Amino acid sequence: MEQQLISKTKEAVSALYGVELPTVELQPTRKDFEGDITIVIFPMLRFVKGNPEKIGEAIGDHLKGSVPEVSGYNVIKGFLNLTLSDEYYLGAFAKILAQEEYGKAGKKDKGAVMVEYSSPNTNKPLHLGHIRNNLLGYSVAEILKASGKKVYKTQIINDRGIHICKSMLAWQRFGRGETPESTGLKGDKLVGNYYVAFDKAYKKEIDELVAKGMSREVAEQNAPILLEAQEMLRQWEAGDQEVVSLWKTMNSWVYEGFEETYSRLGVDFDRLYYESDTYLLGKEVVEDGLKKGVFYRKEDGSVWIDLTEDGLDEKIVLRADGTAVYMTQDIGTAIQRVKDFPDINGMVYTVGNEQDYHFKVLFLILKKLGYGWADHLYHLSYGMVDLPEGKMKSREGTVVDADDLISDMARTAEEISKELGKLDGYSEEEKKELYRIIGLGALKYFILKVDPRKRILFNPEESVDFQGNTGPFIQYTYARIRSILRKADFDELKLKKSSTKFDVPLHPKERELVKQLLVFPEVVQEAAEQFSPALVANYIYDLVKEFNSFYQQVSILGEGDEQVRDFRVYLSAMVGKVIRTGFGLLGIRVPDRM
RNA sequence: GGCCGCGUAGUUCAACUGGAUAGAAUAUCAGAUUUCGGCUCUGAGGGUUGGGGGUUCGAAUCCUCCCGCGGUCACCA
Repeated sequence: MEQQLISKTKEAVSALYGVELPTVELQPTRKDFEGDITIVIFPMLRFVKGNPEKIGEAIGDHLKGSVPEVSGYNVIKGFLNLTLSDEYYLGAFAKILAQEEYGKAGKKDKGAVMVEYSSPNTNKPLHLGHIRNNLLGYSVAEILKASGKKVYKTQIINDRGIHICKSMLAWQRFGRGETPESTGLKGDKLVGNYYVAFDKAYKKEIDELVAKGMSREVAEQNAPILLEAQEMLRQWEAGDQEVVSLWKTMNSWVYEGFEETYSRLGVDFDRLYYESDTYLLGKEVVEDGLKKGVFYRKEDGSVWIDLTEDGLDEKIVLRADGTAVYMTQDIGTAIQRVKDFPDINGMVYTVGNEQDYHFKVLFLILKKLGYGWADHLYHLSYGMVDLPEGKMKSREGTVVDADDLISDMARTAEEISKELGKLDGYSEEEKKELYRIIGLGALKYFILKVDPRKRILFNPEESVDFQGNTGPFIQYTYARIRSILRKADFDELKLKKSSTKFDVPLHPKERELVKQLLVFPEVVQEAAEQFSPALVANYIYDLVKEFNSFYQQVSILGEGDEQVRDFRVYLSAMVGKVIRTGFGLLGIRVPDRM
């Protein structure tokens, strides 16, 4: 439709003024004006001399005559508002109905995209920050899929280094013999506790040394427990059997714990990468780059890259002792991934914005190394999540644990539902399941509806509200639609096979709804290009608002013409379907009834 | 200090990437309904888009200078 309008407009201008326009700007007409599609005349003034209103009139007249779907027009200032016919909307709606998976692109791109998210350390349980990370990454992966791309979901697990040795050491000292089974704790929690225990012991030792007259700085570097941890790391790197075996055991506890949290959150991965597997790979690449002259070696043996010409600094890529740094690993991991999945031609890294600089450098290095896919790397950078009580600080123990938060959300959902009497008449089991769906939906929606770059102030109470721009409100609307469909005895299969032709007078509200439905695929495409679930979330909310306003003014199942009733039921069904798909892209479940 | 990001109703967020009178929700206030000061409807107020300057038919959006908040400037990850 749009293409046709554009070419017809060009044709009109060419016929009327003898000028070829390079582009025509179309946009949906704003709510408070009459019309459906607006052509902006102003940009044409550079090519066509004259009064914008007159030009608009002339083009409008031409379009009305030559495009059957255009049923009317009006011109306000430099805006030509076109009104499309009811037949057009009814026809478009029938087409939507016939599509199996509306909103998802049928065509598939050749290449694949790898989306990395979560990527935790193995010494601490997941927290609220990881939740935002996971939700964003998962949702972006789903949106990319829907836009027609092949997607691999992955994470890099930081299982190597001094931090895990600290937990291991503390376990040996304070908890030898303890296991998740014996303590009844989730594995990640157990290991996290040892990490805290280590820190406590470490601080105590420092204080003791300081009391004996040592300076704090020296004490921090020479506390016996720290030296022991460093020794343990050396043993690990040397492949000491006992250390490696303990490392394996404790990591496996953590993985089990993480797995549980992921499954509660509803996220998953196609392929895992471990730093312990990939940290050596980057070193080869660096050696190679050294030969090519991308990097250079300093006198002490460390290897660097000079990015001052690109407006950045010099950056180290290999230590003087030849060991890998963070950057080395990331270079290696990226290359390994493309080796493993040769169809990858782009990657998305979901990592907090405190690492903006790191990724800028990483991408530039990969580009300088000459990898073609380096042009399609994207750092999905996001801001912190704050709570009303204040900032999260791991040092002060104010981190919000992911598992706790998920449980809390269900509990809040329970309290609010009870207060509102929303779920009376369900069995205990049904209720429990619903609280989970609502609580999690509230959490996810609240976080995803916000532009990733911005900081979030997360307010659990507010997010579970059944009113306003919240997950539960949308879930509730969905449940109501399902209820309407049940009462109408409507069957989803009917929708799939529908080749129904409608010929009913369109209520303005119905027009609005159909219009809204029509743009859904574009929204998905746009969200994929911008890596922004927020776009989808806000679209769904608008749709729901539109539906509610429709629902309020027109009775869907009420008396009246059977055709009209049918159309409204189909329309409601389609709205429900789009909500479900849209929420699916956000990883949010919708309940059948609530 | 250099670099990066952010700043929009009291609050939480939008604004189709330069378009029309900057929109929702929530909170507040006023009505309606009501055996609750609860729930549900209806309506209203609420904005110098942090500030100044610039670019053009047109700026929350682009350029520039200030102000504020955050991040980052490790042979940590």
